Amino acid sequence: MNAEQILGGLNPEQRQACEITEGPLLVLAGAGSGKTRVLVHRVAYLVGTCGIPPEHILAVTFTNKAAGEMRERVEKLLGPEAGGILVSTFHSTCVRILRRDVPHLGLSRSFAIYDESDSLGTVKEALRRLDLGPKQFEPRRFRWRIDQWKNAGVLPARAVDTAVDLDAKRSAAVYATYQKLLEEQNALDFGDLILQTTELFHRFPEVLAWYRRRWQYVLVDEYQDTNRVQYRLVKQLTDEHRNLCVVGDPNQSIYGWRGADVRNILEFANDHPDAKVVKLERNYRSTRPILDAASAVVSHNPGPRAELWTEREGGDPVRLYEAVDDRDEAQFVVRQIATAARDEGRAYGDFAVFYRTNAQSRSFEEALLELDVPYAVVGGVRFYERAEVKDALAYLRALLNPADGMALRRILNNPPRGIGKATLERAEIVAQEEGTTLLRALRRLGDDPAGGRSAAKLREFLALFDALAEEVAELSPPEAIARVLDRTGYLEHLQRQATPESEARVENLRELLTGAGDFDAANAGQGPDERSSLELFLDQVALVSDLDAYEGRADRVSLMTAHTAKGLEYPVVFLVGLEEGLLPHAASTRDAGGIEEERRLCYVGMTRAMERLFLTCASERRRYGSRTFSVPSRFLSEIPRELLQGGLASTRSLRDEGMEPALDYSLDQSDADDALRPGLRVRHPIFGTGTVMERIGAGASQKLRIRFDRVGVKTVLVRFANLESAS
DNA sequence: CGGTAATTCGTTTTT
DNA sequence: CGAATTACCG
Repeated sequence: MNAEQILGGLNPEQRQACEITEGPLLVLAGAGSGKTRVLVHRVAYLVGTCGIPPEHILAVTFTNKAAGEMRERVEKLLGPEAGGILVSTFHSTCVRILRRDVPHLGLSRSFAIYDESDSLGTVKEALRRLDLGPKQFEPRRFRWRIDQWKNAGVLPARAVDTAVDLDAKRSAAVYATYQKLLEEQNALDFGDLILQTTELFHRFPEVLAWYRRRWQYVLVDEYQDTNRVQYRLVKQLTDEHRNLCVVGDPNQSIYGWRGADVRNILEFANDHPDAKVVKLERNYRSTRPILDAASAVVSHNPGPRAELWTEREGGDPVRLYEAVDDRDEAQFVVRQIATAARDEGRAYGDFAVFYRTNAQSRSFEEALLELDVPYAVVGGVRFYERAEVKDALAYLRALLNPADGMALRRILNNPPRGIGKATLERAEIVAQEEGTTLLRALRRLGDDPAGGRSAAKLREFLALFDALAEEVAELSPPEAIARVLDRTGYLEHLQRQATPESEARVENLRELLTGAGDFDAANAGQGPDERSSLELFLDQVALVSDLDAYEGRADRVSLMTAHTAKGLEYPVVFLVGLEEGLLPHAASTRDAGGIEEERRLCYVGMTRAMERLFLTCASERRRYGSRTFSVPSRFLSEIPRELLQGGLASTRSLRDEGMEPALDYSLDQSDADDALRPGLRVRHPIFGTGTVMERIGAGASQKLRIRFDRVGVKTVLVRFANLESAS
C-alpha cells in the first residue's frame, strides 16, 4: 500500500506523527485532536507501507475498550493482516507475558488474578496474622498504601528497608505479609501484574530479550496516565531498539491518585534527548465556546496552557444552571434532554451526564425514570462484582487453582452446607501453622476421625470439590458454570428463596452464562491454545470493566463519572455537581496538586461536548441521607462571564428556561440562601451542632456566624465548613 | 450453625 | 441512605 492510501486524510501534523517511524516520538495530542486516528494510521502505515511484520508491533492502551476500538479500525485499513498486531492494555499484555513466563519467578502459570475485594480480604488476613485488629488498623488504608508501593515499583523488601517511622514500618510489615499470602495462594493482584512483569524482565534478561525481539515497535496511548512501573516496563521493552511512540495530553492527566505520574510525559524529551515531538492542536470535536470555556478552566493550572484551536465558528454558549438541590438539578437536566429530543429530533444517545462520584447517578436515574427517558449507567456496580456472579466465578477459580484461598473461602459454605466460621477459623490456624494452603488444611480437618459432625460435612464438600475439579477441566466456560451451579446446589438454593432479589440473581447468572457462551463462541477459532477456554475466560473477566462492554447506544442517555468519560464524545453534555467539595472533591483539596488534577478532570468533562455544554451545581444536596450545603465550584468562576449563559448567584428557575416547574416542585422552591437562614440548626464536622445566627456575604465567600452548643459562637466559611442540617 | 435484627460505617475517581 | 459488619436467638 502506498503512503497516500493510508495517510491521505490526515492533517500535516497527524501525518508527521505517522511518518516518523524510527526512534522515540512524543505526540502531544490535545482533546479532540484526532489522537486515536493517529495511532491507528501510524500502525497501518508501519505495516502497510513500511512493511514491518505485524507481529513486531505492540500498541498499549489503558482500557480494553480503547484497545478493541483501535484494533477494529486498524483492521478496517489493513484487512486480515492486522491480526498479527498486538493491541492490548497494560494489564492484559502483562497477563499474557506472565502466563507464559511466570514460572521463572516461582509461581505457577495457573495463578489467580485478585481483584480489589480479594486483595482487601488478603490484607485483612495479613492483619490477623500480625495481630493488628481491624478496628484501629483499617484494612483499606493498608491496601491503598500497598497499591501505591506497587504503582511506584517498590517491592516489600524495599518498603521494609526504607520505612523510617513506626507507621511506615507497620505498613511495610503488612505489605510483606500480604505478599507472602498472595504467593501462598498462587495469586497476583492488579498491581502485581505490571510490577512482577518488570521484576521478571529485570531478573531474567534472556526473557526480556525475547520480548524485545518480538516487539520492535511500541506505541503507548494515554501516556500521561502511566505510573512508575508502567514507565519502567515500557523502558525495558524499548531501551534497545528505541522505537517508542507515546501519545498523550498532560492536561488530561486525571489518574494521579492511582499512581500516574505526569512527569513521564512532561520529561519524555529529557529522557530521550533525540526524541521528536509532534503537537496536535487542532480540535475537530467541539464548538468554539466549549473549547474556550474548557481552556479557560485548565489554564488556571501552572505550566504551559492548552493551545487548541478550531475552524468552527459560532455555536451555543456554555450554559450554567444553579439548582436549588440535587433533585432540582436532575429535573433540569432531564427536562433539557426531553425538550431537545422532542423539539430538535435528537436521539437520546446524543446526551451524556457526567458527575464526579458514582453516588450522584441516583437523582438522575430517578428523574429519567419519571419521564420515561431511557438511559444507561456506565460503571458503578459492575456486573462481575455482583455477589452471585462472583460466587459462580469463585467456584471456577478455586477448581482451577486450588491454592486460591479467597475463592475457596467464598464458596466453602455457599450454599450453606454446615461449614461455619468456627470450622473456617480452625482451618486457617492449621494453614498458618503448617504453612500450607487453606484447602490442604481443610482436608486435614476432614480426615480427623474425631472430627465429628463438622469433619463429615467437610468430607462431603471435599468430595464434591474433587469430583467437580475433574469434570470442569474438560468443559467450555458456559458448561462449566452450569455444571457448578447445578452440582453444588447453588442455583437450587437461590431458587428456593423465591424472593424478588433471588430472582434477579438467577437472572444475573443467566446473563453470566450467556456472556460465557459468547466468549466461547468468539474464541472457538483460536486453535488449540495451551490454555483452556475456561482459563482464558477467567482472565478476561478479571481484566474487563463495565466500560469495555458499554456500547454507546443511539437510543439511551449515558450516565457516567467524568473519569469514565475520558476518550468519549457526545453532542450534548451535562457536567453536573460543580460545587466546592464535590468538583473539586473535598478529598483532593488538601494540596495544590490535588486541585490541579480536579481542574483537569473538569477540563476532560467539558471537552467531551461537541455542540452543547451545560454546567450545573446545586446549593444543597442529600449526602449520606442528610442534607449538606455547598457553594459553586471555583472552576465556574474561572470561566469568563461572556462565555457563559446564566450567571452565578442568579435565581434562575425552571420557569426562566421556558418550562413549567414540576408539580411537586413548590416544596423545593425555597431559595438556596433561604436554606441557610438564621435559626437553622446545623452540624459542623468539628464543632458539632449549633444554630445559625447571621449570614455574611454571598457566593464563594459566604460566611455564617453560628452559635455552637459546645464551643460557642464561631464564624465559618460555608464553602469549607461542610455543614449538615441537624434537624 | 444459620438466619435475622441491630448497628455501625462510610464516599472520589478504577485498570 | 445503603452496604457491611456484628449481635443475638432458634
